[in-house]
Amino acid sequence: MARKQGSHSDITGPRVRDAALRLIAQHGYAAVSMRQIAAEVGIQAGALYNYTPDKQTLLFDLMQGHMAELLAALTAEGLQGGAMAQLEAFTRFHIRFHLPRPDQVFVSYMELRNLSADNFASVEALRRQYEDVLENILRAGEAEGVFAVPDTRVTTMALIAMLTGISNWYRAGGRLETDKIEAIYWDMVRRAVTAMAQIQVEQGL
Amino acid sequence: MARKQGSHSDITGPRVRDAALRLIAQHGYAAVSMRQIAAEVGIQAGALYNYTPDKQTLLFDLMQGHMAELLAALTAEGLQGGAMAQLEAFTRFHIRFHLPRPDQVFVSYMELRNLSADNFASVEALRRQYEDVLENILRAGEAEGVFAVPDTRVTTMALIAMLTGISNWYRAGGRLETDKIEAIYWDMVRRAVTAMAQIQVEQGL
DNA sequence: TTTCCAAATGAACGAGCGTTCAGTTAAATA
DNA sequence: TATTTAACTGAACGCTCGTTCATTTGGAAA
Repeated sequence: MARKQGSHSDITGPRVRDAALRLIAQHGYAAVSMRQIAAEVGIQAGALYNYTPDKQTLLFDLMQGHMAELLAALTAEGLQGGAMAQLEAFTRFHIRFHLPRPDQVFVSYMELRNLSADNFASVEALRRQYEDVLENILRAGEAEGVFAVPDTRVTTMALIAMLTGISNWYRAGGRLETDKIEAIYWDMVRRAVTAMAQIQVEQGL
Repeated sequence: MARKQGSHSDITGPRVRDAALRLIAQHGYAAVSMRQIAAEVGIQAGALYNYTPDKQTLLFDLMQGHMAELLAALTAEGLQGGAMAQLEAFTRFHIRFHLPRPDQVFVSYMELRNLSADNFASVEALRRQYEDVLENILRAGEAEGVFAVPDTRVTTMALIAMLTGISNWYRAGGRLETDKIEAIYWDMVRRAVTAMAQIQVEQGL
């Protein structure tokens, strides 16, 4: 028996990546075997090698793919307006993009150490690119006088950690809807970086 | 050859845990073998079983131990005063405790999924205990009127994620000293939760 | 209807895994 | 000094690992 009915590369390829993503998110890269992934897809382990040269590349493709999607979506967002408006757009974008992708987030933040040196460098460069967008918004806001942050880089990392941390507790269908979560986090982000004079303006003081 | 000079349970036991912690932090629980840990200590793999019944328990002891130390240290801190003072103390404590323990932090937050169901429940209970301390401070602050947070639980998770995220970029001997980091993060935490009327008071408005 | 070949199978490779245990060694005890 | 025993060795157990490859299958092209 080989090549079952309706079986094609176009179908099996994505199914391999989906199964790998789900299993790696659940158990971790090192703990998941190629045979487990194959079983999830319904094929033999050997057949996986029609879709990836090796296990390491499979992981890399998942992470690289996620970061590429993230950056493309951010670019498509086309942040406009003043720094405050851009920060709000960035914050809401980050939440909206990450909430429906818990497995990608998990894998992308937990499996970095399982990437080869070269692959790590590639993914890290993309991550840095994303962080830099936020950092540039913060710098612009300082120049405008609407933000007051003691250390732009540290604040960048703090905000991203805070936002990405949502994945630690958010469950689809839970107590809070996406809109509400966006509002809560945007409120915290805004207060954490806003210059006091700006708050006074907003409060009509 | 067996039992080398000066070799004792009191010495080897901690060395096993140290080696396991370092290796697991670096490569992940599933990717580290008992033979690697043993080699790091300078003994054979079989001798490890004088110090742990199995690999799973070794991981559990590391994580349980970390959380127990954390809670004991927090209790020793003896948070006092109003909610604002307590929040500052908690924030600074969290940073001071975690910064010198990057490996423990890494393992405790990354290897949860590799715990057995029972062990996970135990560690999770301790983590929840720690989170609840912060959550109670936030509630107290709301009662006092010094904090204004739209959702106490969400804010708790957001602040802890932000603070714990320091481990993602902090390197000992880096650009910033602990004191400076404490100050930066306390500033963000304070601004993120402080009621506006309170800010006005602080600003002398 | 025949040919072709992409997409599978399934067996095999050497290696490493967690764990056990009979035997060995040397520090502590008597 | 003789005895005891905690600490460790080294080999072995049955498995699973990632990966390779000759072979088989069946849908698509001729």
